[in-house]
Amino acid sequence: MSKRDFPYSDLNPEQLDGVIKTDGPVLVLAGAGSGKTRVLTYKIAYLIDVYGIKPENIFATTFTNKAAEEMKNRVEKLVGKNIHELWIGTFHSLCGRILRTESTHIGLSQNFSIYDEEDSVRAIRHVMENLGFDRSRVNPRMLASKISSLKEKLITPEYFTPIAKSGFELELLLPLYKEYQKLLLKSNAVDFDDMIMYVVLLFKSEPDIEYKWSSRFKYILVDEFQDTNLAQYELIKHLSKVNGNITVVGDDDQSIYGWRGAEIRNILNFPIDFKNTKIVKLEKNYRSTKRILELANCVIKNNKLRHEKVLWCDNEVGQKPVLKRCLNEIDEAIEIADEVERILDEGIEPNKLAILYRTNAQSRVFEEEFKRRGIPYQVVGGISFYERAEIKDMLAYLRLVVNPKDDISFRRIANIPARGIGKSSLDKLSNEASLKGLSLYESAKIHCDNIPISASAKKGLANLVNIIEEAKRCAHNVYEALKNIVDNTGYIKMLEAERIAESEDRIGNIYELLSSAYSFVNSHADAPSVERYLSEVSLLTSVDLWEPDAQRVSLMTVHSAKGLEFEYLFVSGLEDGLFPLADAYIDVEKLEEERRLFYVATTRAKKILHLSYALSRRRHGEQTFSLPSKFILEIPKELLYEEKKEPEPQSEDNFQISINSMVYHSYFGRGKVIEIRGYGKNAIVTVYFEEYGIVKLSLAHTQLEVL
DNA sequence: GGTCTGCAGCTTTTT
DNA sequence: GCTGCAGACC
Repeated sequence: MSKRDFPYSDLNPEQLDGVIKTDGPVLVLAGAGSGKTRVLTYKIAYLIDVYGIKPENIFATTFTNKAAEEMKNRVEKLVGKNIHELWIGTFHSLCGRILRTESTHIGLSQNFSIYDEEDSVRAIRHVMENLGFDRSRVNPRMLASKISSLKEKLITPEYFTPIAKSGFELELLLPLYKEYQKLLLKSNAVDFDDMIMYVVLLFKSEPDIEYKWSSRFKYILVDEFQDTNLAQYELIKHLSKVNGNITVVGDDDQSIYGWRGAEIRNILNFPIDFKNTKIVKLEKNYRSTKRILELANCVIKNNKLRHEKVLWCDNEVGQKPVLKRCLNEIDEAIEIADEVERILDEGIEPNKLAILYRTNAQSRVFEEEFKRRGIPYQVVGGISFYERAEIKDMLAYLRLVVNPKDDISFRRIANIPARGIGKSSLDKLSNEASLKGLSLYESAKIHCDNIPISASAKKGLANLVNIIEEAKRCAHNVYEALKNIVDNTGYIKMLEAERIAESEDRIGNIYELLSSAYSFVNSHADAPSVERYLSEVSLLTSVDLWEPDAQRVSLMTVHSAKGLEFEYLFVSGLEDGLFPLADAYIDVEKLEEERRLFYVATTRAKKILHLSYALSRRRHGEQTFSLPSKFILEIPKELLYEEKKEPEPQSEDNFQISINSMVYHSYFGRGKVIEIRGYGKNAIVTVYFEEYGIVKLSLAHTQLEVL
């Protein structure tokens, strides 16, 4: 393709501007549905075709692997040939690639394991035990997330040492963080945050390596820039250092990952950090009807922290969005299922529909109702396939095959299925290992005879070593290796022997994993190794497992729905305390993030939008009462078609306390009610007191005056 | 060393 | 209401 053949006419003037402004820093502020993916794909195609840039010199980040795959396919269509060496993927997968080549500089070998959140919590538990910390007093999960947010800010243990302040940080967090990092390095493993942090630290400390990579990548493109954290931002700064050609695309109104360290300021400060930034604004929406867009605009304009902009469109006016007040969460599921059936009866394909909710736990009621009626559906996210215990066990075996230093994986499966290796044997093995400076697996393999453990435990260890060594022989083919492990461990026999309701499902999952490995072998015929399989599977996102073409209705959280669109969309559970979550009332920033989340939710709809809330809902097994979401009140009445069910008259006593009530307590003073659990005298209310912060009170034992 | 039971924490979102 | 863990018991 020459400059003349490029399909310029596929783009509107602003989009085209975003594409042809190739050099130097470019910030594309792209509203929802304004075609930002289009800008990115055309830009990559333009660079390759018109500028003659080699794909291997382009580095592009997307939010999911699926998005990367789609983008690559679209680029291939545009340029009319297959492209192989394009660097496109999530931050994690791209950093993983860099890390595999540079691993020795970090003290890792190239076959390192990647730990997910569960693995890292296990590792932290183990470290806590070694350090003699009381696990019942401090929650390992909480510590894991503290460590994670330090890493997001590139704060290593060394860097943290002089700045740790509180007793908690000095006596607990810091020593734990140090030991945790040691354990990971010893296990030849990284966690998600390490993958990015290590690459950035390497670039900082080794100018040669920084130069090598940043001269390689002539063009950097970043999608969903509003959701990058500090480490990711630093990464792209380093990568663009030599050539300086960097295009970031994002929408501050869609920044919804602040809780994960995303810095909305990255998008606000970009023109300051990168001199002479060209700014392109995409404000024309191609996705939604006028009415849907107007509704979304009315809510998001209540945010203070944002670039002022108004999305507009030429699309049809469309139908009025519907707001339904339901009695409870079951009623809500029934109402939505009714409407879904009505739509499907018109001959609409199920994959044009989606139900969104704020929390994963809400999916259950919908699943039950859809199952009962035989409506085909798929749940995206939640506990994903690859997080199931039996699957993670199998993956732990595979990891050991590739990485014999992986102690966390070893501990996980040492005695699953049971082979006589209990805690005391494991402790003795661990002693022997640290004495010899070996990993658990290595010392089981080499020094099994020297360890003072029972004959049966020795036999068990020998058996385990055998299983791994045999799988190692076919490590070039993940299917063969996995099949080997499944057969030799007797894992399925173990499940069969359990004879509990879920055993059958779990056996099914093992077979599903086998077939996934089988198709991996087929689709990666050149090198279907265990190593490659693991490096892909470890970095899958929940949306990666979604099948958009399957004829099923999609159920997912609003977070998962980012970047997607559906003709018919249901946004459910729009209640104060749920969406927005109760916590959001504590500070404005959190509330604004919830509002952006609402904006993301509603702008997923192309044609039809249904909003709903329930007057009461069971949460954590208790009935709660709530008011419609604050965001619903921000929508002008005339923009909605409302259907209200009258609440069943019930003995709510004199239940005059509700969410948002201002109350007075003789000790804590003035506060605002942010959550109510249970009802009447038995209710537990959560109050945000002006002076004391959050306090939970039982109405049975406390006097609260409603102001 | 393996199995059972009771209890704690949990449900905000995810790479 | 459920899950996963720790401790007790066999």
